Amino acid sequence: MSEKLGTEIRREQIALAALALVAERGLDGLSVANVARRVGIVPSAIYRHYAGKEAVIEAVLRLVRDRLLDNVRAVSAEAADPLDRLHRLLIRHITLLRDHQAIPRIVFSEEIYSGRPRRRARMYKGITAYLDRVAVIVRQGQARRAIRSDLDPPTVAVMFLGLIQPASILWRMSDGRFDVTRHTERAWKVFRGAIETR
Amino acid sequence: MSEKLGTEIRREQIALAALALVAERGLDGLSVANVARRVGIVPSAIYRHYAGKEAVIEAVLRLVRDRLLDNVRAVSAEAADPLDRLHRLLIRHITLLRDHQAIPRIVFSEEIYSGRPRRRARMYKGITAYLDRVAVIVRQGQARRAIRSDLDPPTVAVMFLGLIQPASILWRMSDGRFDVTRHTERAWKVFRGAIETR
DNA sequence: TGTACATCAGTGAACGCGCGTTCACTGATGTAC
DNA sequence: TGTACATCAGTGAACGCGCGTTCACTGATGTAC
Repeated sequence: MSEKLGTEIRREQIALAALALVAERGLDGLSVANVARRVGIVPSAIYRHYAGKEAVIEAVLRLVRDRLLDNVRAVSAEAADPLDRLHRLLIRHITLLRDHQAIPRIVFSEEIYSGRPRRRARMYKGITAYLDRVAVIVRQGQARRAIRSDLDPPTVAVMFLGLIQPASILWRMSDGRFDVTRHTERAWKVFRGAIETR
Repeated sequence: MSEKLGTEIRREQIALAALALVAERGLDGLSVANVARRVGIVPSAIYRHYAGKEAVIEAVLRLVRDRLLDNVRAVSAEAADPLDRLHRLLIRHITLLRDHQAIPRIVFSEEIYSGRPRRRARMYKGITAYLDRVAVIVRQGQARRAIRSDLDPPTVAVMFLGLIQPASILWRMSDGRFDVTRHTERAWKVFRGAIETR
């Protein structure tokens, strides 16, 4: 028998193991058996702590959303200048992608969309929360006359996401050969030139 | 017994049925049994025409790649001005996404990356071929002094992809509520302003 | 400090299910005579 | 035009596999006395 631990500890262990599994092998690799093996317990023991696989996935999505939002909080604490904040957020986002492949794997995964609508709605809510905060930074920049006032903040926020996403996909597809950092730096310069006041 | 047809006809029927299934239900919905049902034959009959599921997936990837490259060919025939070509390509790309959800579903799908490396390499080759052709249009624009000469064409090509991808994901996540066309038009204006000569 | 007991995390066998694939067969189709 | 035959697309039963989930159980842990 494996060591007997409290359910709060196990719940966290299970969520982290699931996140790591998704990072390494994709949502496809996220089976109850795999999570259990990683935690060091038997598959059926998962059901002592979660109602089922769906509940484990929800826990993983919560972790992903929290990490994205933590990044926004962090850059707001680090810098006051809106353009600087965006640049820092970009760098953090890329670091997050490199360290935790789980994030793109989840955001882009089939299972999120073809599965239960509740799951998709949950993820959409997380992404829009993130975009909303980026839009807030854009508005701050407009108020300070650092960002062009004729631009639509939500559009800029989605474009900001567009600086990262294709690069992240190409990185994964190319097995790391595509240089995300170099691309993102170049793209950031073009993007910055497009949004800052002349 | 189902009607007996030549293998060239069946091969095409099977590939198209597989593409449609991916479009509707994602790569998850692509099972040998589902494809067979759609074509109107029995699962084991698929093996008369393809070596296995892997070969069917390869056929689907070929179809997707061809449709992307056809778009580039089409806009090059329609317009001479490079910026106009890019704008038309953008519109066509969005139309392709709306009509054939299979494309984003395949490009973003887990199975492509977590599965066999050969599959991933094939898709990467298709995407880079597309990006290369976009870069060629960018260079044409630079030669005509319509696009800023200090920009790196491959970077611009990836950024071009970035105009579409996040929007397409948000569209799917939001169940169609996110207005892709409106966003893309606005983003295009910002993008165009960033790359065209002042 | 020592004992009896309740709690509940972990176990392992079992389930039904859909999957990709195989294989001996069937019988419709097209060709050769 | 009619018949015999070869070809080969389609069939259906069977396989092993991993999946998520259930359930009666076991036994370690912490508490009450």
